Amino acid sequence: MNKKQSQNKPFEVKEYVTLKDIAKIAGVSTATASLALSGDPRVNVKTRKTVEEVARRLKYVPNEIGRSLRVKKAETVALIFPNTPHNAFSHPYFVQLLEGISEVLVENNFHLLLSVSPTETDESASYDKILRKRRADGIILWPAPVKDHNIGRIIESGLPLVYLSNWHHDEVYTVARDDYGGAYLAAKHLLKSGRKRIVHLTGPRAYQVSLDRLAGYEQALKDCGVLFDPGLVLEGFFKMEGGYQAVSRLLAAGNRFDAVFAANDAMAIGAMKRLQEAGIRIPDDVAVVGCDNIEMAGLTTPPLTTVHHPMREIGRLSALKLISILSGEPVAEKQTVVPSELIVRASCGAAGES
Amino acid sequence: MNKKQSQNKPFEVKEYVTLKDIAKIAGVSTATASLALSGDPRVNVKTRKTVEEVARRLKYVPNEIGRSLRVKKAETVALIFPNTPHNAFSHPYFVQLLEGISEVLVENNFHLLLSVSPTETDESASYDKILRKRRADGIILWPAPVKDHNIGRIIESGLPLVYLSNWHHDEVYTVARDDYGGAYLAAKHLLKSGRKRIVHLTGPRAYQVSLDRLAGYEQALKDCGVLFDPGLVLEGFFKMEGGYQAVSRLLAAGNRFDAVFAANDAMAIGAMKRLQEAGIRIPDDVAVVGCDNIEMAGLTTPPLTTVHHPMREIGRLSALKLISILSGEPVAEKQTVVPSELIVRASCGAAGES
DNA sequence: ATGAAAGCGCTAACAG
DNA sequence: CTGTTAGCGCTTTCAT
Repeated sequence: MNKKQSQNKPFEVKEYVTLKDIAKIAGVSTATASLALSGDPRVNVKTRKTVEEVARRLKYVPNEIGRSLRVKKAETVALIFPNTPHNAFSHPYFVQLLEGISEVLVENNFHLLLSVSPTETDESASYDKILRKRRADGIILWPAPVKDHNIGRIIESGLPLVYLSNWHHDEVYTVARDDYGGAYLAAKHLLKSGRKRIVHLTGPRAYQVSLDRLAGYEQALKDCGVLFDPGLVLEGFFKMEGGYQAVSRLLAAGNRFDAVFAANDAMAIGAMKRLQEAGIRIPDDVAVVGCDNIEMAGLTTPPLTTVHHPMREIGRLSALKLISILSGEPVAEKQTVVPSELIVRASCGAAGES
Repeated sequence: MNKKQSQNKPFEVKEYVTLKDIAKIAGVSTATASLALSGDPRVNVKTRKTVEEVARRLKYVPNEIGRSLRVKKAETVALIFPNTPHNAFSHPYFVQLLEGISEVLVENNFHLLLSVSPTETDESASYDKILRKRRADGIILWPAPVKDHNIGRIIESGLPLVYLSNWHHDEVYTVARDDYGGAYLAAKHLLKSGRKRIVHLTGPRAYQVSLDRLAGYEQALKDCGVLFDPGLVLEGFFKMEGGYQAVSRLLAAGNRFDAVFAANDAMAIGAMKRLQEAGIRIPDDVAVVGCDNIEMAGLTTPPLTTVHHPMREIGRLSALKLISILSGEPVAEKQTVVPSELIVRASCGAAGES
């Protein structure tokens, strides 16, 4: 220590054993040591054993930063979330998605860099910065709420990317849940069981998911020959409150309906609450179906029929796809849409189970 | 390209603008360029402007891997979760904690490496590997379910660490929620409002949290001069089912009680369900209190009184503490316990609000 | 005020 | 089969 140290010094960097140390002690060059530890067949079995033994004895752990610099790979994938109120941590899918991604990355010895961009949203090149910094080799990108020109930019740049929604351009790798199909399933199920006047509670129209679910709903009506009534479509902002109030308005207006299909479970639960307060029986008088399959959906009275999106699977698929891209393996399909599933419970009146 | 490329080649590494490029174009040495970009006062204002201008024009983004190797810092914090059934993603606190940590790290220009160790749990040195690999400068560690000797090991190693629970050794930096205090608050509140025979539903005894909440409950009884009755303590495994069945057993045994304090909301909700099925009124006949303040707790009928732990704040504090440690700043308190708060709702019969 | 040079830890081309 | 050498991109003495 030839340097004066203040009392509160930064965490003292410990001396780590390096490849050079191993090489010296094993009596070989660093090159040989490197090859030996990577199991290269060119190196003599005996020297390999020696090197391995020394490494073990000294508890050698390779410095991945050094390695990264050399091989120009970070062996890291970044998951990027534009942190807007509806999209970030509070999102019901976030955790499941993360779980799926994390599983696959661990299996493949990749690290996961989690990046929530709160202030950066308006900064033009923000998304790809993490790549330009060489901190990650590729990114998995959660869709921004509005059509974000940053996404266009990063896509043009050709950086390795998997986008977690649909994108209008064929060259982009995507893995998306099927919002349209899920809504179609739900509405179709209600129609098949004899409901005619089905209310649809949407989220904010700025979100693609709102539009897709609305479209699925409309298509189901059309396919069943039921006329679309704009008076039955209300915006509930994805909140319980919103569902509650939407039903209030319908009741106040004396609008007749025999089912409610909400674009998420929170609104469905709010709607159920209001209906029950009005003495309307579920599902006898009005059937209710939600979307998301949140935990609470199975615990309401009656239990809520809902659309399930396999977000963990979507996480797994997106991570696998990105790893394939990074390693140059052929990717089976550039755009993947993962089908949704209707979880039929009692609230829609056509349940086998509860 | 003097190298033969196979058809499915790994993602082609693009050429990035390096400091050398900037230096060359600006007509200075890399040393000067580096100093200029870091705003070092030694460099002439005019040359600094020139360098900055060139960097901007070429959209230069520093390669952090190169920087890391040189300064021996990753500017990254790892959050490590032992991935056991109860502890990982499914944990109600996980997301809030993550949010708090993420906020602080972004504010301080740190990256977040998320590490869920599923298979590594038994591998002795696994926790500190991420540091020895130099991928992160310090870690925030979620407590393992059982007393894990790995924790002891990493602590001894002196690596920068913030542990998210209490630890018996003074030298360890910790930020923990107050499970004991929260349980004490809850039980005390029930006692103050006249309840005498309070059932306590615990989680598995292997978890420290179960023991702490039980201890808080016992202490409250003692302080109020109520005799502890072991017959009123049942294990519910943190599941709704567990709460439901525990109450069933109590009813079947004809055991009298006027309150239930469950060590988490899920069990409390299960208990409520069973009580209501038996025609027992909440809170008139039996008061119910939970722990965790999960979203659903506010939506039950009646709404559930529960203990709230400010996990986001705990996340923020732990990140701040780790950053302080890493930068050598003095840390106000090595061990921080964040107080809990009782959220009084209707289920305990002493509510001001609903 | 600036440049030359060394080197962080690792891998890979090339010699021997 | 193994060693020499070069260099990834950056920061930081040490000269000038």
